[in-house]
Amino acid sequence: MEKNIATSIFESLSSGVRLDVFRLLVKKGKDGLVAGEIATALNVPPTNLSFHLKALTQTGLLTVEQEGRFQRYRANLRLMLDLIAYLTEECCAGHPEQCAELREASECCDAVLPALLSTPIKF
Amino acid sequence: MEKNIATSIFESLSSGVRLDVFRLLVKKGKDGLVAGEIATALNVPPTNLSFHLKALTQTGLLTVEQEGRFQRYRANLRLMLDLIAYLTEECCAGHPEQCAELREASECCDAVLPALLSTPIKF
DNA sequence: GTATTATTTCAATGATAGTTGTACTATTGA
DNA sequence: TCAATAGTACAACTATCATTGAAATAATAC
Repeated sequence: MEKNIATSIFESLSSGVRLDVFRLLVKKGKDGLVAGEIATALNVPPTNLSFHLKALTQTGLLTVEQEGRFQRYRANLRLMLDLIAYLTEECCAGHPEQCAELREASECCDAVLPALLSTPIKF
Repeated sequence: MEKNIATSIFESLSSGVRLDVFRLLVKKGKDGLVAGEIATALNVPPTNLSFHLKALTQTGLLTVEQEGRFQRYRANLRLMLDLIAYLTEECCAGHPEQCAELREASECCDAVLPALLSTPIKF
């Protein structure tokens, strides 16, 4: 993952409205929600919501599909996993024993995602 | 995790400098680095780096410890795991079969962190 | 075609973040 | 005590983001 993509994703989620939208769509899974349902659920004016949906879609955190006059949005969980992998690249400089100590110091945990990601995650 | 804490963390990582700092310290593990070493490694002016280190420390992503006249910074990996758990809370409304379909649609992956987190992560 | 609904685009405003230089504090060593 | 070093705090400037209302686009229903 490129750095500017990662920062865009973080910036996307640094707004309370956008964080609420993403988490709501994570809960909804493959069904997703249309824009109006999101606006109702979160009590955000449509104009403002549209602004935030655009930001989330541009970073790739959401996908959008037209359904008649509705726009259906869904969360892109794969991108989130890629982001996690990027963040933890070369964790502890490849010394697992250091990871164990760091885990103790910062209450860090063993990683168990490696098989699922192109880049292993090693806490 | 509270929403405003989560947004603060994302905002922390939405800057290229801060993202570089965090990833560098993840690599360094428990040893961490003192401020001057970070400045040298990333080629950031001390004044500017101090600004970003303060932001990262205030959100809890970094810990800081005084060593004589040096300030040693370390990454807090546990907080990152808590954040991931928060993001994926109630994923797919508790219907694993939906998660599977969403995984297919967005190239999402099976989750394997549950035992390590207070809140299960279920993609 | 006309009206209605869903959503977005645009423009204007106020608020907030990033960078830099200068000045300051604190620790070390002579 | 005095000088040197590590790092931070502050102020000023620029740039960018969030919010809102009004207008525009696009699809459906009558």
